[in-house]
Amino acid sequence: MRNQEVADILYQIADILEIQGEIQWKFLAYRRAARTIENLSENIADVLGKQKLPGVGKAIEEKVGELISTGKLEYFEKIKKAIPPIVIEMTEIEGIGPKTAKLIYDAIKIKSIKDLEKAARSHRIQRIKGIGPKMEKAILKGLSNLKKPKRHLLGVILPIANEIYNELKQVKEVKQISLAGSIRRRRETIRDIDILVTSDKPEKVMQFFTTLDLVKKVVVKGPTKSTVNVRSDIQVDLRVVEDESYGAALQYFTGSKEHNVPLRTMVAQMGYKLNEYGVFLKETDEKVAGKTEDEIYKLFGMVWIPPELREDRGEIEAAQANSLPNLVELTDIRGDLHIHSNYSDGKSSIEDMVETAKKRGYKYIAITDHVGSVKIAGALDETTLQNQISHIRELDQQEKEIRIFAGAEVNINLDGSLDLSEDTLDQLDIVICSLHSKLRMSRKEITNRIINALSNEYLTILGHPTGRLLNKRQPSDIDLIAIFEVAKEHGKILEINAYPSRLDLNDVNSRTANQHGVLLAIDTDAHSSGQLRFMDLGVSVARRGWLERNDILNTLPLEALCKKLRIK
DNA sequence: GCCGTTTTCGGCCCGACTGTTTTCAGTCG
Ligand SMILES: Nc1nc2c(ncn2[C@H]2C[C@H](O)[C@@H](COP(=O)(O)OP(=O)(O)OP(=O)(O)O)O2)c(=O)[nH]1
Ligand SMILES: [Mg+2]
Ligand SMILES: [Mg+2]
Ligand SMILES: [Zn+2]
Repeated sequence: MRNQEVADILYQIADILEIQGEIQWKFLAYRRAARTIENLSENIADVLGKQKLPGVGKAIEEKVGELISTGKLEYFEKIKKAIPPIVIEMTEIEGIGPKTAKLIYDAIKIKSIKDLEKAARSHRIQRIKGIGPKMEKAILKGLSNLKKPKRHLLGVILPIANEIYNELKQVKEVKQISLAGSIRRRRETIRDIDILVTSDKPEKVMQFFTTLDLVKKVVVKGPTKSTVNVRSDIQVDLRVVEDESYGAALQYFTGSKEHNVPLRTMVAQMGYKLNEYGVFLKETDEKVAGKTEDEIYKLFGMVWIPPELREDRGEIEAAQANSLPNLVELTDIRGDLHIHSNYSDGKSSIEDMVETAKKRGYKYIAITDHVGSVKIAGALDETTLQNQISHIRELDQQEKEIRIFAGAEVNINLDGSLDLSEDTLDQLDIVICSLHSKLRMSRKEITNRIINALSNEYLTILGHPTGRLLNKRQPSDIDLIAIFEVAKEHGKILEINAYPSRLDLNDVNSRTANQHGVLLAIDTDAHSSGQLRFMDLGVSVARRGWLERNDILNTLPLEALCKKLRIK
């Protein structure tokens, strides 16, 4: 059983317990354990009971053990009978939580969405004690977008967020402003746009915000906090505080929640209180900090923590020990080694790519079009690739500022061999190898397939290693630890593919790869010159994976890179 | 249900906004 499947069952148990009115510590414990398991690079079956897993104690360990050995959990089968799925789904509607869902279920025993819709239309919901017409209306409206995907790609949300940010920045009552929440932490997917503003006239700012042209609906509006929906139901949260509280509010609103809770717990143990307005002495309520994030973290013996690390993954302890990594930055990147041109399915010519790369200050790029017998993405045949290689060598001769490598993205065959002749492979500088077929092989088979590929002397970089597509396709079921070990053994590079829907390896797996001594390359997989800008997203993944400049292949200067990859 | 340089039992972050409230619980951030 896969980690995500185990985690999903624990999340469902938590939801059921919450609706049943169980004390919050119990269902929160299930969520904590689920989060640990879904963020594991190792397969849960390989580490359960052998390694300390935060939030997994005796009771949950036993249940997970049963789940992975039998594929079923008696306890879960039993409790889920009490609550039909629709009751849990209902809580996805804005304003409906576990208590309301339970209230409705107890009053009228709905079993499906249809039941719920009928009850709402015939006004049987608003007659339930404790519920009124507003709730009933919210349910009717909310039912239609129940099953829609709720998280957006960072790459899609960022431009919209910046647009709103820039509009608010113009307002004269706005003093300081920052994007916050998961956007500031650069999570791979984003549920909503969180913005923090400081001002002496919060009402003015809120009035402006809630009447922006792109606002479709005002969900909540208060003097310090408002929520609106824009465009196709993207939620935007605005928080307004006084200038004196900017640091505290930014710390709060950047999160994550999982970071804030243990931080506040620690602060409380030291005799203080931390909220979005500042740090206060518990005894006297005297304010002692809050203007900047830096002074808050310092006050409690920490160095400032980069937002990308604020996920409760050991950053608080590391900040106390002053052992946070010196994170890689976009400006450290010297080149891009995975690029498609109009020889295959790319939109831009090699020449255009070179020009844009030079503007970005790169010292090298590799053109890596698809090649091979599997006819995907306008794959080149070998003869065309040969022509392309000559073309690239010619261009490279003329270029002084930038080195252009000849490369290809080669399919990994079912047995792990490469779908290109040795003769041609031998002429390439950069060989990206990736899976493009049969991504659903068994864990054992696909792991061996990749290990075989990694053992091939011609492979330079393993491209988008897990094959996941955000909101579309689960990662392949791979023993990543085994992959990392083999990559390390053969000195192979693993990719952080920066394409917005891939971001593969992801943050936690990049971190684990690095801990196993594997070098990573951040590649955009650009299909047009404009897409070279995706590098920013890849760097964010690396930063969230605690990676430093030296952990990334393409921060190397040209000469060092050539030496490392034995390119003449 | 989990966890421990105060603890093996007693805590577990802290605050804003709304609807249906007659004094605040529920939901959300
Ligand atoms: N202290 C504290 N802070 C919270 C809590 N819930 C949310 N926050 C803070 C931290 C979050 O990063 C921030 C924004 O909340 P969001 O619900 O928008 O979450 P976030 O942006 O982190 O992720 P998402 O929107 O799901 O992509 O508010 C909470 O329960 N306690
Ligand atoms: Mg958010
Ligand atoms: Mg939010
Ligand atoms: Zn590609």
